Amino acid sequence: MTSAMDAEATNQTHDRPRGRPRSFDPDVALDAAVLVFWEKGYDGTSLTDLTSAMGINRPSLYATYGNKRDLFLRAIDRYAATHGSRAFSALRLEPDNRIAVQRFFEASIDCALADGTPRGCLINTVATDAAETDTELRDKLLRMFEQTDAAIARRMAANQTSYDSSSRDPEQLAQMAHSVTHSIMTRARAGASRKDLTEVAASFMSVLFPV
Amino acid sequence: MTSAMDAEATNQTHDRPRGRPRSFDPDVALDAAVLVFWEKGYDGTSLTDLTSAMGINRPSLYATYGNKRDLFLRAIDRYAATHGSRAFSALRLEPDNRIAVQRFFEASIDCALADGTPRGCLINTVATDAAETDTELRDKLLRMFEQTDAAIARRMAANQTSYDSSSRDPEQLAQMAHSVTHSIMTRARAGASRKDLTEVAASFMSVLFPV
DNA sequence: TGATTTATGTACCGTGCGGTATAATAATGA
DNA sequence: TCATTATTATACCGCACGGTACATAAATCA
Repeated sequence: MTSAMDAEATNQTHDRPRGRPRSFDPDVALDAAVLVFWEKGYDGTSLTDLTSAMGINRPSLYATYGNKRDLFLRAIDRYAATHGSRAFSALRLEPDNRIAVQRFFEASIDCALADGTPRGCLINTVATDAAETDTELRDKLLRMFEQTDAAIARRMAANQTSYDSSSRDPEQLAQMAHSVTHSIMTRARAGASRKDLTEVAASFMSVLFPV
Repeated sequence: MTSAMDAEATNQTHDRPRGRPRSFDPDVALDAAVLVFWEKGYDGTSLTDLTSAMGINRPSLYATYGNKRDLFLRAIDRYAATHGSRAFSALRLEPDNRIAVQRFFEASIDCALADGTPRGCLINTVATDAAETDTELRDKLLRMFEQTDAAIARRMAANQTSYDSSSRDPEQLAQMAHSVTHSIMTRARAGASRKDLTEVAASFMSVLFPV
């Protein structure tokens, strides 16, 4: 209820927000919006779906996030920073490339099938579907995909010493690892079991990192 | 205009349809519906979008196909039998597994980026997205995915003589080839270029069929 | 021909859509 | 205290949604 305006309150003048304080946390409400879009898709989500899940009313939504599409774009970034980032930290934590990719796949499967969240991926499944009729969204997604390819590649290159140097180059390897998660997300959304997805990941592990 | 009721007209009694003949070809109209759903997604498509693209009015649509969802399910099957089948015939025509998979990838890329059709795939992109809120659709898609895995596996197994027997088993290989197309469809929908997709396919060719 | 059958075109149904005007509320600054 | 600022809640806007009633049109059967 009381917003975070206490803090290191000294005798600074003119530093606190002027009007009535916001009664909700924009990031918490955004997390709720993420879940709604993730489940119902962009067009399948109504403003009433959003406001009731976020616990706010329409004028607050519009004042805080803009319109429905703006909120969707913000939800995509929020998703990437929360659910999506877990797979990457799995990558970052493992020094060996083979194990790192294995963990990356496992984290992707966990994200695609986690209890309490919809199947699949807000970015690879929902936003990508909506991208056909929204050029800016498509450009945004293409940039995100390229960044993902590049981020994995950087990680692969950094540990090239410890990984089989007779193998693929880092960019190719990264693009393939990323691609495997596209199938994981697609299959998960279509109802595939954890066993199915683990099998897919294992198959690719065996060809990407042959013994 | 005149429906196909001429044919081998002998003096059979009571064989021609009774009422006013339908003024459109249900499969041709269905092809138009496929394109609309493919572009706009299930929830993004309105009945007005459909009827104007199909060149019919609403009562005709409902009488012929049922409701919007029924039409969508029919559009999925129609898509599989038309656009989707091309990739499989590429598979079927090539005796060598390596070349067959290469052609399968090429045909998938062609389908994902064909002029005059939306990007990506009605099944892997659009229907899969909508599957989260429609259990029957999800089951249908899971069955289709399993059938695709199995169909490719059969094809791989049939030519096992001519393909490197030291390699993966047919089921694994099929599941992986299918998975690669998931990424092709996802990336295509997100705006990836033909060069990008060809690169992805080539990378996987090199690990699925190492020299 | 006239009765029957099916498809077509139009016009409409109630509902929910995305988005907003307005007034009340709760904070600040002086 | 009182003007100012920003957020809240309510109630509403025009419009498009998915779906259908109904009368007309075009075929067959007898």
